[in-house]
Amino acid sequence: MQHWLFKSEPETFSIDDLSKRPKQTEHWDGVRNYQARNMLRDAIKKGDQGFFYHSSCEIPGIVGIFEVVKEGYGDHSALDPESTYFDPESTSANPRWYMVDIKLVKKFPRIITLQEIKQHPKLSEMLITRKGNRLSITPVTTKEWQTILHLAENNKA
DNA sequence: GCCAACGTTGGC
DNA sequence: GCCAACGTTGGC
Repeated sequence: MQHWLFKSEPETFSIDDLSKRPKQTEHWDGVRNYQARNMLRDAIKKGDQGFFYHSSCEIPGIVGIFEVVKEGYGDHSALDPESTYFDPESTSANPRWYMVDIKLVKKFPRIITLQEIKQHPKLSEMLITRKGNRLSITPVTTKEWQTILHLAENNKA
């Protein structure tokens, strides 16, 4: 099983929004970056888990865990002319963009903040800490995954 | 196929 | 709101 980190702006879609969805499940649409697309299409598997990260907000950081419940399939928002994610080059037969379905596993009792991640010796190499890193989906190593779980469960920095 | 201009992301 | 980083676009 592999681990991932998905970024979302909480004003657009937060972990609380996910928790309110039917079955606490939602499709992760709107990714329009080829590197992230390739991960959605090829690398992210059913059963993989990931961190839900809040970006562009007051306290950016990891707020919980999700599980992938459906592997990559065509992002239908690219087919909708009304959508901000519309892409006339994408078709249902030959989709340019992909999405997965995710289900909430748990919301952490506290935010594991970006500041804390940067300061932690075992986490300072995470892709999320790199200045200018704008990839909305990044892989997380097993060691990083376990370190963050430990931080969240101990409920302290 | 180079590269400047432009747009977007996202922390601060 | 500023600005650095970086992906994308388009002229040549």
